[in-house]
Amino acid sequence: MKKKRPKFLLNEAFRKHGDRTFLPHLSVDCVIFGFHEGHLKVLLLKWKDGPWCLPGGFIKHKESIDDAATRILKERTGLDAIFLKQFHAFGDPLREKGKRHQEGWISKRFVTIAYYALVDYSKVFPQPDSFSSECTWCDVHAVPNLIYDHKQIMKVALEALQLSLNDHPVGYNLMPLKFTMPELQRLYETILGQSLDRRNFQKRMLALDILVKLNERKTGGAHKAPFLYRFDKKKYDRAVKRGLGAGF
Amino acid sequence: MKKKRPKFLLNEAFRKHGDRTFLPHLSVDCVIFGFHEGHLKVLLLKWKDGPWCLPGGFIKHKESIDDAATRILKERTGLDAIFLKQFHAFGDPLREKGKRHQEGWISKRFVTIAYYALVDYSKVFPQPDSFSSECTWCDVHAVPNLIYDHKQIMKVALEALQLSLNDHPVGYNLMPLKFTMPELQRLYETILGQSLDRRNFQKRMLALDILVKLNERKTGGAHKAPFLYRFDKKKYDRAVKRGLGAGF
DNA sequence: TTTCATTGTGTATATGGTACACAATAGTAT
DNA sequence: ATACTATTGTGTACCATATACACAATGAAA
Repeated sequence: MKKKRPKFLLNEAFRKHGDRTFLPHLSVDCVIFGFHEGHLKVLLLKWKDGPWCLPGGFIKHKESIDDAATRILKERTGLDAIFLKQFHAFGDPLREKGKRHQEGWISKRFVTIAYYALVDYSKVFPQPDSFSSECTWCDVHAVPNLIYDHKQIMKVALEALQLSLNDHPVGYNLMPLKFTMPELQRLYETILGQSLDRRNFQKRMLALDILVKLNERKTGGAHKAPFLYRFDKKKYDRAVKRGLGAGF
Repeated sequence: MKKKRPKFLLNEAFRKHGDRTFLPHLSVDCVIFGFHEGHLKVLLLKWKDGPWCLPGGFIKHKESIDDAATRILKERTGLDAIFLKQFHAFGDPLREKGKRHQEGWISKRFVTIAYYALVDYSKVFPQPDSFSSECTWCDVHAVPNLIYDHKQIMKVALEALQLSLNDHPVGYNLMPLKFTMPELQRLYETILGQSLDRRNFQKRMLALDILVKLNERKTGGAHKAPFLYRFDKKKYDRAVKRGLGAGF
């Protein structure tokens, strides 16, 4: 189950000579979004005896930055083939204010290329990396102080995600296979930070023609049992590609 | 008028030891859009005895990437305080296929952070850099082969610009102070690559409430003299900030 | 003076978004 | 068992916006 990590990640040589493996001055950070019990979550790491931060890593000398992000995401979550989108590069020379004094390449200034990911919460088993003692989900609206500019990165990621709702359907990567309309609505509401009209939301989603209504209802709740839906993957993918075509 | 460039840019030492000044493995490329005689243009450089490319440069050790982009833009166009937006980082390890064999830091792999800029064509006086023999405008739809992945970068820039039309007004940075409605429409049409209905376009633009209709007409054309408009800068800026609020 | 391409303008229609109310139901409390 | 309560399912009237479309006026050129 658990793969042994390469030694250099664990010892002093990494801090001093990581640039034999990785590009200097460049890092990748991931804002990994999940959705659970009606709340939007992000995956955070806690450094040993240190602050919280976003999961991140470095780019190997012969690796593309997209591949680096995919690799980092897989290491933390065990998932591959999930939705991953580069949204901004952060390159203020003072962004790592308060960086601990260290030696070698790692002590230098880093420009970070940030991605956000949308994953199915229930399929993720958070794995701390070798610098970290914890890796856990945290409610988007109750994030502790993060190291450096990571809170800013999170904020920009959320704004990018919000904007993307107008161009692309969202949900396939965040919801379980079957879900109810209220659950999907809750997802949109937490991403947007505002409540939406129940009936209009449903009309709008159905108009996208990417949902299939099932003949099952979700029982167990304390109230009237809502119908279950699933995404029509083919139509969903087509909608992602061509966009939702608002505006010009 | 012409400032003397630092020597290291011109001699061999730059190729070998530029990393004393600049971050290794990182570059910035700019897709500079202008608009002239009804055509959307990009500013291109031609290497001495070499191919065409986008204006680009490197990031100084204590400089933010935004500042680097601003500096590069100013060097090529003489303009500052113009619209500049980071839109993507390109980091495929093979993106610089066909790179000439050289020594030192410059021979290494580069990840490039790309910006697009919107500038007033008439205010720009293109300046080649020290590697280049020419710096000229080129019609977006008649771009020659470009080095590396620069054509791809341009394509992504144009797509980003197209998308941004739905969220933000465009034109203040691309049009002269006074302009006619058909001219503005032509700008939108060339960015989008499609023609728009004259009357609906006008209604839509006026509905944005960012234009001021002047009591002048543009004479000299071979036909009925169209009215001139200008942007209401305050309202324009407000619209840029809050977005055009389509969708959610 | 005629011609012609272009500009200025308004209306009817379709589409999509918003606001809103009442009956049905699945568990919970008694 | 019964009543209760929060929630779901559904449809319509209204408003805003987008689209399609036609004709008179104008300024230069022939």
